[in-house]
Amino acid sequence: MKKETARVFVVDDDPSVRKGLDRLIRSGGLLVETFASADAFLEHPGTKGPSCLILDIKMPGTTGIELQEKLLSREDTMPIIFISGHGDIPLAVEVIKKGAIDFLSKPFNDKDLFDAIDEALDKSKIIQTNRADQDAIRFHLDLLTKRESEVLTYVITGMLNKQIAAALNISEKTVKVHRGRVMEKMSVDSVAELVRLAQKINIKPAKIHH
Amino acid sequence: MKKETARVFVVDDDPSVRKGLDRLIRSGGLLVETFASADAFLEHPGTKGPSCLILDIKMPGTTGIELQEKLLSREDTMPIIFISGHGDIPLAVEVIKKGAIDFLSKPFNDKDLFDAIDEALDKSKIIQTNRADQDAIRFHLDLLTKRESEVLTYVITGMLNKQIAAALNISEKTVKVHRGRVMEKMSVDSVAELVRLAQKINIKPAKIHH
DNA sequence: CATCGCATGGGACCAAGGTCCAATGGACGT
DNA sequence: ACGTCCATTGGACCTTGGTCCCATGCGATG
Repeated sequence: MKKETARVFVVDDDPSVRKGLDRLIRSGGLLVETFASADAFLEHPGTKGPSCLILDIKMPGTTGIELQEKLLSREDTMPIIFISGHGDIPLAVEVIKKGAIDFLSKPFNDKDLFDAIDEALDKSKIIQTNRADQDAIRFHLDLLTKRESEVLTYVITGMLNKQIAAALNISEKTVKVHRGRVMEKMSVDSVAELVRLAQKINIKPAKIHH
Repeated sequence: MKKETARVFVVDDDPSVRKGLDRLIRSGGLLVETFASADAFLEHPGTKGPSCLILDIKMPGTTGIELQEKLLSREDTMPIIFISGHGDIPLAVEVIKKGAIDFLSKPFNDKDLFDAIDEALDKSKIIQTNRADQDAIRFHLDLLTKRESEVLTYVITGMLNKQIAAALNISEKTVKVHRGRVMEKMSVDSVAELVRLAQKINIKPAKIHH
């Protein structure tokens, strides 16, 4: 696969901070894009390779905290490094608990920033890999019909075909057909693989009737 | 099951802080035990019900940070609420990233403390449930012989008996015997359940030879 | 050395999974 | 109304899984 250069986004309302961070991070061999506001960043299209966001807490308009919330709610999982002018422990605790990588108080030294960026980009790679895996699974999952999905939830409980048939009030024969299509459409050839796929995208097994 | 009363441990070198927290938390209907040092706490035997630890950062001898490290390394997952005299953001960030529930600066108000305790005890319950599940699985796992464990790792990849036989250079018949014993000893009656158990205790599937 | 646990398998047999081919009927859209 | 997708089912047939009983050989332990 092609190696994508990592990309760092900077959101800060202070032009001098943007300029300083841009030069500093560029000197570390990374691509940088700066934004003067959270809203400007939100309009920016998603990126492909590993990336992270350096975000000022306090800004006019949408604050850094609010931007984090918005990204979380839109399931954008870009790792965030917060920077702030005045230290505020409860705030730091809050954002870290919501998944931020670090919370740096200005002025911070370059090493702390680069350490945080390294960690953020590592995390970004992991997230993107997981995301790609899940997308692939969901793609296959979308090929299933309603009934097939239903049968899937029973199959991953380990129920026998005859038990599934009884639960759905259909013949065992029909279950076999659905089951076969599920295996084919999901591109697996064992129940074990199917169970693992289902776990990765959090498909809950149907309730069991022993 | 019997409902255990939640238990809160307090570790602080300042007697007046211990006394104050003890009275305060008791008034909330919780059991409290206080310790004057990290080492004293470490000698304390484990507890059964949900519990959490309120821990002073700065103490003579073993510090709160060090205690957190020790608990992590001994896989004790009791949720920790840190309290500290002087705010230190990097420190707060560090302990939160290591899993602490909160980081409160003295003086803190009672509500913040009780909120943190509630969250910590909720987390404790979840951890203990997971731990109990895993212990039960490991108990069964310990019943397996070397060979049976080996077969297990192949079974959960979804390999056919004949493929497993080829991989282990034994007859398909023998694989069936081992496999049967695995299912019996693990108390499952389907590969799907077996795969789920294996995931919960992080058993990696054997490499696949299609 | 006798016993026990473990790994190894053969024979026989049945249950369950999986796959052909073929068919019917309902729902939905063009 | 016609075609398409979907759910449903049967028959035939083969492969796999699972379970009896039985047997051998090896290493550890008493």
